[in-house]
Amino acid sequence: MLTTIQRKIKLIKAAKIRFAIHGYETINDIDSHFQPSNHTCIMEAISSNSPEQALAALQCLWPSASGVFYWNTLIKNTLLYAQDCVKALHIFRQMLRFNWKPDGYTYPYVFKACGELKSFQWGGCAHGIAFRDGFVHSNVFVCNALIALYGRCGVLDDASKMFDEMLQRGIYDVISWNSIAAAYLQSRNAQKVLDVFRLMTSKGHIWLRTDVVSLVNVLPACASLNAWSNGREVHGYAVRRGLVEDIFVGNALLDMYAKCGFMDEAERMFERMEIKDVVTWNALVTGYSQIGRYDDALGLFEKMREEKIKLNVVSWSAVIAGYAQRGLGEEALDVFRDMMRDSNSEPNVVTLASVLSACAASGTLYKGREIHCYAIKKMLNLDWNDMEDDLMVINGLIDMYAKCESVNVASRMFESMGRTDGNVVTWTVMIGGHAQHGEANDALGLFSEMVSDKNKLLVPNAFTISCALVACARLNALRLGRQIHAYVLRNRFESAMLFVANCLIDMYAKSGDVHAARFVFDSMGQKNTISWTTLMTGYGMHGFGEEVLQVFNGMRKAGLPIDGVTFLVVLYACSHSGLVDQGMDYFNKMRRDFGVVPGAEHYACMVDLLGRAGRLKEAMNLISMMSMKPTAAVWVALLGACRIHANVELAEYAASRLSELECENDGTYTLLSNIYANAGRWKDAIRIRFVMKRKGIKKRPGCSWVQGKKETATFYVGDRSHAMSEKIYDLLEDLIDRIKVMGYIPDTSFALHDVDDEEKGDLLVEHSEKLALAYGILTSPPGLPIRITKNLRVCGDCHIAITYISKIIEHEIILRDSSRFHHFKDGSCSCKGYW
DNA sequence: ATAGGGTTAG
Repeated sequence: MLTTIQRKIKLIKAAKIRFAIHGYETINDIDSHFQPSNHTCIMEAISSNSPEQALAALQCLWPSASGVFYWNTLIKNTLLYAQDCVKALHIFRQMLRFNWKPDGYTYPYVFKACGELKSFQWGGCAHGIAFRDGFVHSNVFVCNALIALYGRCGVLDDASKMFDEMLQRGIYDVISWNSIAAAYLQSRNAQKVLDVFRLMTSKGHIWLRTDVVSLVNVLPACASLNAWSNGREVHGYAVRRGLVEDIFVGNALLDMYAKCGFMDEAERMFERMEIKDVVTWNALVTGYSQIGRYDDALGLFEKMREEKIKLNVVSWSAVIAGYAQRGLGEEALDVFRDMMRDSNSEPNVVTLASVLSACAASGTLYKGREIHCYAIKKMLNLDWNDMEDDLMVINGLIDMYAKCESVNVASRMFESMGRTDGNVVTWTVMIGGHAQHGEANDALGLFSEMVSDKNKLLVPNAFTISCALVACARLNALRLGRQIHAYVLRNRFESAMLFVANCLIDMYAKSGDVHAARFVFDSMGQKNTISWTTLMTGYGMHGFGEEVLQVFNGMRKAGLPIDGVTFLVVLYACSHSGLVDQGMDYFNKMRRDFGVVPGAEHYACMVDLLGRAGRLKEAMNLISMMSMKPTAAVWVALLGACRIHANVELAEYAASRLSELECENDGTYTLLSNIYANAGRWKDAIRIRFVMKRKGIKKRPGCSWVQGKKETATFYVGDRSHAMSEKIYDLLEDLIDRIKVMGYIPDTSFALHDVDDEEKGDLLVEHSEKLALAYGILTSPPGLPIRITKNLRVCGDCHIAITYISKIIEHEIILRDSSRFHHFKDGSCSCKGYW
């Protein structure tokens, strides 16, 4: 059975053909078929679920000015109700193909569709047609839509040009002003939004009736500039204009107060608002979350669930993100599970980004993979077509894989992307991934590729710089670190300067130049807890215990909060500087005077401190007093002390505790084996080595590197692969001969059973740190310090030999091993035996 | 037109 509309279509088609053949029927004749019942018919088709049918009907109509209304309605419905921008534009194209003339009502919808798609190309074409037909000069609606279009596409130049032309021609209304303000807001130019608002409310434009939308545009701008006083003014203005009852204005005000840190005001707004919606609740929840009042945020979220507020995707995502930012990945994943059970909200990019960050925080690789699959499905979806949104998820994935110990997967994703597909964040997460969980050299390679890109498509931001500095710190790459410092000074990083400066302190300290670290610290306008503790950690690594205690006092005087990490740093410094009594003192004070409860890691530090000083009994006492189960770190500290003080019995005890915890690794086995060897219990030593072999535990090979003229030179034990190998070995032999005369006796026990690694290369001469030193001497100008880094702890024989060598060469030797710094100068080492 | 998101330091 044919429906009415289908019959009509047939009729009209026939009429059209007759018109074409005989030429005697007029357009009006055909149009008359649609009046008035036909009109109802077509309207029905347009608002039905069958736009195809409506389209077919419209194509039969003869183009006429009155018929344009149908097209406009069809385009509008497709856009607003079906929310299908692509189809709306398709209909627009059909309209043009059939020779209809769009009017001043068509273009605003068309531009809106282009805007939603962020399609500058489509928008530009449509603009051209509108211009040709004269709408751009005369029609304020069309022009307003154009401003919004260019705003959405991020082409601010075109948007503001449009706006200026409108002002000049005198064709504008409040919507024009709101649109240009919205455009600035979308491009995150909050200052411009405030300027626009100020101008539109000024005396010169008194007849402009500022409306709700104007306020809702300006308030987020105040929030992002932290311009609370402007925000208050807008509040007053809203009250005077009677717009404050509007729920949008209320929500925007609440959000503004929360973002500016006025939580009291935000709460008052919340209570005063008689009608609340889910946005109202969400704004307050995130307000709490952003200033760290997580419990309040969560409490309010729970209340939302109790009060049966219909949660949306924003509510869920906000809570997931809040947990993830606190490092509580597991909790975030629980909330995500709840969300998946809620049929009202489906995850979007923001949710996925937050969940990925939760996976990264908790190392939940399997969940991350699940999200990866889900994201692929989503991205294949046609209405999920925003490139920037896709990139957000991809960045999250790369970061997640890197943090879940799958740097190679992360790297493969990154490499498969094409160098221009990613944005700054993509590069930053990859650089950070390599720097922290992979090969730090790869991080620096990417960084230099990024800054040397001639097209300057990607400019490093504060995050990128921080990641690069982390890589420098790991590699002891002082020269590159200094270059980055210079880069930082040339390019202001304003708001993020605190973060970057903290990274600089860390980089300088870890690269052996603790004075530069201090210089950065002293020249900082603003410091936080991290700045102070980073500097203290730096001093601690270099054995400057007294300085650490001074800085600690300065930190207290500055009124900064002292937490568990601060004390850990202090105790570590005391331990590496031999300040046993001071260390004990601080340990006792931390709970009593500062209310910081010592954790297992503090006990481990104390065991280390007492153990080094030979006070093993006290160390054992302390362990027995622990209120929690001793962790592996505690027993490792004890084991280390047993090696220094040759206590086999206690070492065996510590080792058996470690074995209970199943925390043995190459380091602990080697320690035990060396303790046995040192005591002459060779059989036991060999037994341990055998156990290692059976369990398949391999020693990491010792490896040292040193900064050459151009690049970093890396040496393994007995390494002869370097181009200068011959010269290196010759020099080393010569040096050893010379220091033997001075009294150096090679400690052969290290040749067989070296301190921390398998470097029992046949000759002590071949140890990696000695090779690195010889290379450093050959390549450094006289007088300049030689900076060596070793992945494990320095070997005892090497330590003695280098101490002697420092007497006869023109360089200070700065050696960083896995435990601390050794500054060798004029025949002595700064570690004074504490290592 | 208002609310949520990815990358950094002890």
